[in-house]
Amino acid sequence: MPRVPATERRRQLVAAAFRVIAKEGFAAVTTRRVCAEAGASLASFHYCFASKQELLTELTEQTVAALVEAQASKVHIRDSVQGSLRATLREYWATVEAEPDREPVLMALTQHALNEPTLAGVAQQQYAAYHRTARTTLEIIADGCGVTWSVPVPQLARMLVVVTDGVTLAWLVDRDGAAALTALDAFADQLATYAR
Amino acid sequence: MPRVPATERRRQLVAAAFRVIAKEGFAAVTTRRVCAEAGASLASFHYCFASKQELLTELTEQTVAALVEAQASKVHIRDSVQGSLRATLREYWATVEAEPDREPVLMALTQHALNEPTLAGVAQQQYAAYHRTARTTLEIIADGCGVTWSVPVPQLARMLVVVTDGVTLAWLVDRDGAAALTALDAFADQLATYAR
DNA sequence: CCAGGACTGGGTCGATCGTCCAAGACGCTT
DNA sequence: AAGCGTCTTGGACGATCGACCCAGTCCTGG
Repeated sequence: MPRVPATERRRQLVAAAFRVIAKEGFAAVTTRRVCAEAGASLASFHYCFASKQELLTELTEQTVAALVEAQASKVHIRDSVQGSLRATLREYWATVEAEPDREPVLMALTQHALNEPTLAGVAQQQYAAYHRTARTTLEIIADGCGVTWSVPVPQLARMLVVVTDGVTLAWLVDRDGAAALTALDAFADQLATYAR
Repeated sequence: MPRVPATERRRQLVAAAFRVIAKEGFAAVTTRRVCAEAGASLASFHYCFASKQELLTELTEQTVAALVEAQASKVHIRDSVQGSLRATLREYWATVEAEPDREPVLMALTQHALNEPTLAGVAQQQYAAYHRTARTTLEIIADGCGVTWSVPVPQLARMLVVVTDGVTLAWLVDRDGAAALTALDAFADQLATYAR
């Protein structure tokens, strides 16, 4: 077993946990399974993490951060609000399909966070981040296209999150990427009618 | 311990498993925990079920069936398509809030089914049922209001499922019922523009 | 070059998991 | 009342879980 600094080990273990969830589901995340995936010994796990929970918390935060960052600065401005929304949502979908494991893993982590009192805050921060990103996106588009929104931005942001979440969830079940894109386009057109 | 027919015991155990997931999450569903919740002995579990999986499969099927039935014949016809969609979606939301445990449990079961190869079919049947219900709803409304849909009904049905799923998921995290209703109303108005 | 902190290996602990067994108690039929 | 399925009982099995410990090995700074 190669000798590795603890901070690097932590990163390896977090990445390994991600892969385990992606391949075998949340229930498969045991300390032993994660260590095997990372090519580390069981002892190194508790040398790097005080507990399994600590790993899960860090994994959740990192994955959320990665998703938020991946789509944060990906707002596309076209000559119409409708075109901008379409392009931005298509960009979102590109990031989902580019990293097809991230969303399933995030869903599993969210599901777990909802039932774990110690992680309740993490799930809410996750969705707060979603809403923040959605609000920023809407404001950038409104700015870039020289319009205002005819309904409160937070409400529109929630609708945006609802759409992306719902499309993603449906896609997780049937993996129909074409249908997902069609739906996203349609919703983009719908949301564009709120521009004034 | 009262003496009870095996079929009745099965029912009790399935109901108990539902309550356990609702209260403590999917991970808490152990044979012992379920038996304790049902007030049954551990041995009676494997007298009624060949395995834990058998219980989970039956629970999933029953819960999906209950949800589908609960909203199957709840289509409301108003004098406009917009009004009909609003009323129908509000009715949907009423069933969700009337049985606030069902959706969280279903989410957990879906999540589990996605990672369990033996249950992959169950999750897809679950969503097939959703789409069927959505299609029927759309056709009844179109009939009742004397209009047709300007986009294919299956595509509209998917959008309807996306909206209900997305709204529900967001509500699971922040439990903001008012925001959920606002979003549903807005989406109802949007979908109504597809009527012709 | 060497002392001390960083890291690993393997083993062990108690708890809990799903599953199963042998035997007893119940209640309906005859 | 006797017999026979039906159901309950308590305990036990092996496996696996998270967590921990300690002896030993590596590497680096002084």
